[in-house]
Amino acid sequence: MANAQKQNEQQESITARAANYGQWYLDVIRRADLADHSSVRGCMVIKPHGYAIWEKLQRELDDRFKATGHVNAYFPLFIPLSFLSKEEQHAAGFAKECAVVTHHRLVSKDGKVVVDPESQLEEPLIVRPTSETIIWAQYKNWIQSYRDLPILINQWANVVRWEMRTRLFLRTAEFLWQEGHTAHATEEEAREEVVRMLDVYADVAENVMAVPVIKGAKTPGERFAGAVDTLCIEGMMQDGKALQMGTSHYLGQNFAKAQDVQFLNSKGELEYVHATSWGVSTRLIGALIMTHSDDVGMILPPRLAPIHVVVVPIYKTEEEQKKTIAEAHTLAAELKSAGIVVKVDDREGIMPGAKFYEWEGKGVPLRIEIGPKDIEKNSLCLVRRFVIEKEGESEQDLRKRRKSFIPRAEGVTTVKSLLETMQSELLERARIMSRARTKVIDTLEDFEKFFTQENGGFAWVHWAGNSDGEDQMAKRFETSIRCLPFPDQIIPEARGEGKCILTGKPSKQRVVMAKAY
RNA sequence: CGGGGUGUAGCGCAGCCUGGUAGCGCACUUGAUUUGGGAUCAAGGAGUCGGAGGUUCAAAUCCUCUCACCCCGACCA
Repeated sequence: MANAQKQNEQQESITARAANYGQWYLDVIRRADLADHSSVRGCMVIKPHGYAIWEKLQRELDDRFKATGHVNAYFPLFIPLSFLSKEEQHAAGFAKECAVVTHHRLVSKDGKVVVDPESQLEEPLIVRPTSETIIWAQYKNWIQSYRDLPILINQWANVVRWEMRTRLFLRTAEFLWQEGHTAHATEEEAREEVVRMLDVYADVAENVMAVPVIKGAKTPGERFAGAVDTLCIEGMMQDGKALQMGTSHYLGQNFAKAQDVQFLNSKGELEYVHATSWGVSTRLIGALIMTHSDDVGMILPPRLAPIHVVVVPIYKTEEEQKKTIAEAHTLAAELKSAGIVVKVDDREGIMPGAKFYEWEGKGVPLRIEIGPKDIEKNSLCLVRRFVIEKEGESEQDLRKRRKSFIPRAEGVTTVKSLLETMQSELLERARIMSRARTKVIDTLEDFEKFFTQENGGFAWVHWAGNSDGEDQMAKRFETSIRCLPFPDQIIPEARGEGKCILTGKPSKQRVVMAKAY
């Protein structure tokens, strides 16, 4: 009775919080034990569980980078101010959010540690907000001939952007990421690289993270500072807002010209190098949380779950305890030898229900309960973290549907195939949610209704406006053009030509508009 | 940078209006009974109330200053 009551209270409070997405989001992070606010402004502590997910994501990305011919390297954290001055446009894009190192020594004064005014640096150092500048200063020395190209390098690093407002994972002052920086002899080759890496990101988003994305190009106003073209993948979070999950830039010859990086082509002529850069960050963990989580906590796609299966022994007597725990470890060993990561939760003095909630909150995809009855019947009780919800289904039915009993002998094969099923079902589940909030819209009235009276989401609208028009839309509806989707990304009902939603001018294709993080 | 809010035990909070020397829930420790969806009872440990100054016989409470964080906005490759 008391339990049921407590549970209800908790459920209610979380559901109430769901109205305020920020609170719900923080709650999931707390339950899943992913990260903490740090005492350092805008910075985040990534806790072991959160970091374990990031490591798996890193691995998936890194494997693909290697498979497409890239290698890893590392460049300095500090950028001399003068380096940035060479690339005005690029530098201006980051000017407002740079951490600057001006001194190199501390001294004790009146019992306090203060910056030694005597130690001022002749030239301030910028803590990298991104590494184009410092990397291209180096590439200059590496490139003389077309034979030195292409350079296909990736860096795993931290960067600092002094953002006005921060949110755990989604926008922190310091964050972890990878940044690819490549140099090519021709525009064609560079542009191919940009598309190739965007495809890698989309592949990881959908097939590893189970987050559906739209691939497209940014409008000039939304482009990376200094880029000729910015491609992106955009995901839809459960509140209908868009999240930019990765970008891939064609930088043209801008950086080569700024740093004077020329090479001799096969005809013996001097040419400027064509550049690309592409990156994804710990923001992806935020995307993962916001796309899949429910009121209980995190839901992890099996491919990113640090633990695939948790085994919970259930017992009354001491004898049963011994038996079920022994059986739990036997099963765990079998699963482990099949490459499945298993955790046996044999902690004493904690009720099974408490364990269930704890591991569900952390997002573990599968649970196996082992009790005396299961041993007797020679069967296993499998409980999935999620199933695709049916309309009008009660909590109770949902819970029932998540549970299944299988013969003990089929344990390993069933778990293996179930994990694969869940991986694809999670993507399908996210697709269903995203589709439900995607709408083709032709008038400003419907557009306004979609974002005020209805829940909002992705609006496919015809667009022939300019950046002034984008500003107007942003002011009026708090929406922005997330991307100009690639032709193969356009949903069937959004194909064809039409008239711009704002100006009424003829438009060749629709763009995706949404509120965004 | 503007608006709002919060700092009290590891976490979440009450107490502040109306000043009298700190409390609740969770967590933790010990013991007993429990264990198929968040256990119960009993006993216990833990806080210089964000910091500094002021008013007062007396400050978590009132006043001044300050710091930090959170939320909303502006900003956001």
